[in-house]
Amino acid sequence: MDDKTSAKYEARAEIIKALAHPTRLYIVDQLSREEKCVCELTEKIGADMSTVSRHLSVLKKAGIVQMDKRGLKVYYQLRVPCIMKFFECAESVIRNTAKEQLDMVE
Amino acid sequence: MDDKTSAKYEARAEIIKALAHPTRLYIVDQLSREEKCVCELTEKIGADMSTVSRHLSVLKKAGIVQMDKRGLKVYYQLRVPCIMKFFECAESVIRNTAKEQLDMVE
DNA sequence: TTTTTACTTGACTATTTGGCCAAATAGACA
DNA sequence: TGTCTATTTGGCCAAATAGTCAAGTAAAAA
Repeated sequence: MDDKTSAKYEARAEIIKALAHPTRLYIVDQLSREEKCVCELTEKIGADMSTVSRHLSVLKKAGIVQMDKRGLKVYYQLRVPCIMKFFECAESVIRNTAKEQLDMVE
Repeated sequence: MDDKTSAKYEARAEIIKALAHPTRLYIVDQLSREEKCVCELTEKIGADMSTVSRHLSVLKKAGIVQMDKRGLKVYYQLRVPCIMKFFECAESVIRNTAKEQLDMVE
């Protein structure tokens, strides 16, 4: 693989890596409904706020979310709506695998 | 987050994690064209065959590819065509970010 | 039957990631 | 001004991941 080609896949992997964590997937799902502040996400997730903040910075660095500070609170918004297609596809992999396993048993 | 909800995001994350590596993205891209044996992939990628085999087993475990042994060779095939949408979306994140950075400079 | 080919797996090391606590920062408000 | 509130960041440890070499397996060829 030449340098240009591998750079292409590295760039893609950076974005996918940013999504590759259950908490971050949950955050993206929440933000796909409407923007949320760190405090709201922290409460829903039930982890340390520092942990949630770290996850948000991973998503931000990848260009998936953007932030907007208003007063004391920082609101995060989804920047790329097509991200939701990832979920649908992941679901179809899960269903596919489950169906195959069922077929093997029956 | 309750157990059922977090199980849902964990299952999704497993699949996305399996894709979150440049070599594995390249493999998926190659397999989206046609099935390939480990030897062909190894040659294209230019890594140790054991490394390529490990990547393939990650993809297989996640249900993204399936294998078919014929003679001495093992052929891997993409099991879920919608995976390609991941790429398109990742590309759009990249373009989006690049455009924004340009706007800031101009 | 032995050897070769194509691949997988075990054992090991190096690196990255995730989580928590505590300290730092930045804006709002008394 | 000081202090409260929301958030980020540094330091640290544990766990997961990626890569390599060497050993193991299974089917084909000699």
